[in-house]
Amino acid sequence: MTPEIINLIFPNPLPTPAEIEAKYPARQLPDGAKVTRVAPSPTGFMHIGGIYAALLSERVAHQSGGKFYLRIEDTDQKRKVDGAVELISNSLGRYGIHADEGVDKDGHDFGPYAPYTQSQRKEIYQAYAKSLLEKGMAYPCFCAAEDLDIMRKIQEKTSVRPGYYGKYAKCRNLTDEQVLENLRAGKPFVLRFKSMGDNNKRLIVKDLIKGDLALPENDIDVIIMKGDGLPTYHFAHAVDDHLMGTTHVTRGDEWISSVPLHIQLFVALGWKAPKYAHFAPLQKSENGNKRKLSKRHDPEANIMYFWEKGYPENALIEYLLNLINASFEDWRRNNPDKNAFDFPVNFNKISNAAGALFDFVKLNSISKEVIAKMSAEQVFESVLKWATEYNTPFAERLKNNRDYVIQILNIERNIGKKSRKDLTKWEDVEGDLTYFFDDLFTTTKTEKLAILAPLSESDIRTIAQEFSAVYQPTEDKDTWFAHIKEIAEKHGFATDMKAYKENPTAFKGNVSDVAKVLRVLITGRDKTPDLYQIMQILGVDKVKARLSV
RNA sequence: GACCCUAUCAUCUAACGGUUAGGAUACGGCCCUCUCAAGGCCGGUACACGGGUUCAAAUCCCGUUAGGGUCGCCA
Repeated sequence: MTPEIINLIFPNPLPTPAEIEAKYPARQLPDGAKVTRVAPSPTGFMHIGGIYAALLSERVAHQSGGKFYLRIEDTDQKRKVDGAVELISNSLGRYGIHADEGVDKDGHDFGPYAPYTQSQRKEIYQAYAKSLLEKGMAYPCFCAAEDLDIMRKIQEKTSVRPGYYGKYAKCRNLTDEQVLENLRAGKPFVLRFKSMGDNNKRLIVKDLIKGDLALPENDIDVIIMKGDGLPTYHFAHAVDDHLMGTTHVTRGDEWISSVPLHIQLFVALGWKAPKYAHFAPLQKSENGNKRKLSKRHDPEANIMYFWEKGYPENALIEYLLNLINASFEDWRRNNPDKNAFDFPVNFNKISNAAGALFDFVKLNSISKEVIAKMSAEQVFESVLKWATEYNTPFAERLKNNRDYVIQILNIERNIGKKSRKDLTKWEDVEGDLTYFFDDLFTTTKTEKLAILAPLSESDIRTIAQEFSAVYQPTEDKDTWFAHIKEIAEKHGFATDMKAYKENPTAFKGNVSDVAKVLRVLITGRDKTPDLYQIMQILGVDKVKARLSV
């Protein structure tokens, strides 16, 4: 390329690569420190896979004493959405995934390698594109998108490998005169990388997760700079990850086939390529097949789904950690009280399988464990925070009944292994509270009698009245239960389960049927947590009122 | 179509040439028990298939099959 051509392509002054390198010197980090990044596109959609990737990268970096940063990949201006950066930043923050450098929720840069938003790095990419042009490793291409479509169709029809390479790379061999002519005519153009690769040769790439990969060399003259002057992903990846000192690139395995190209780019630019770690994306089971969790079809692909349902952030983190390294659950068993972020994530232990199915059953189980370990106060605060955003009337009720609700949440809580595990997400809480509030307690007498069938209404009334007469709110649990037993015995219910089981017809029922009468009258349900505690919290007046039928 | 990756219980996975193929979740049973949940104990279920190599294969090699991915001026 003649200087004249290059000046026509880049008429404005650009920094030289040397100037850029001087501005962004290499990092000074201890041996073994890894530098990773998460590099989402601001599309306004936060995929759960993005959290997975960020978590993995962040852990790997920080556990090695390195750096983790956030880069916004917005080179596709068409897909850019307002508020997307804020969403990304908030999402990461919510899960405790903190970047050392990058962009905050307002889009402000922080860190020595700023700007971290690709659209603001245009000059940098152009400077390197220009140097490639000067070295004869890139060239302008004037093929229109429609021409390329036609070419691709012909290639498909004739069963030729599609792409801009070899004899199909028409603009690769344009003479300087032809290029000048096109440029002077103002023809739109892109910049292509002049590939020296041979598709028949294999490149062995060491992937930290997948192991050795034998990939065909890249021989396609990919576009490195688009018509709008912004780089494509591939070129931006090479430039940014070099300048920002990324040592380990963790990304989805859909990028594997681009690795030869990327390595070529690093070589062409005279840089050392980072180490790659390609992980399989989260999958979804459908009709017996697995497929990638899809933004369009699967609500749970959107991280907001978990916010709406009220899954504790910790639960999701623990679940994802469990997918990253299955040894997490052993670690958790041995370290029940440690922060999940203390778990040592290990590249070598990442499954290299086809991709894990996102499993709600497992998530729920983990979530129950996480919530069971929290104090009633912590649960209350979390539920309140959730409700404030997703259920305002409920939030009001919580605020007005703080101590009362905490007492309720404290039933069978903090008793070690045997703690209640019936809450999987904050959304569940409201339904469990209904019978503690008179205005929400709407079970009718008919409904209660139906649950209690076949016991007669007069039997029910007798049991309720007799219990009501002896119930003392100050009594301890044993006394409380002794009352129930007395009533049971008096009316022909078994108090000894073994006796009842041996000869059920000799009794009207057993003591649990008597308790059930009280339970249903007081709560409208036949399944509740500890009735004694419920009565304690409800208070003697409410208890007796509900028992008077 | 070409190329790449992958293949162990229902699910996530352990195993790195020699194990009664282990764990967790889910499921079933029993115990405990005022119901439920929890907890305790017990249980069933897996090396995709076919060839090799080897004294020995889930593990190594080849093929088949199945699944996933890539082949854009999207990332």
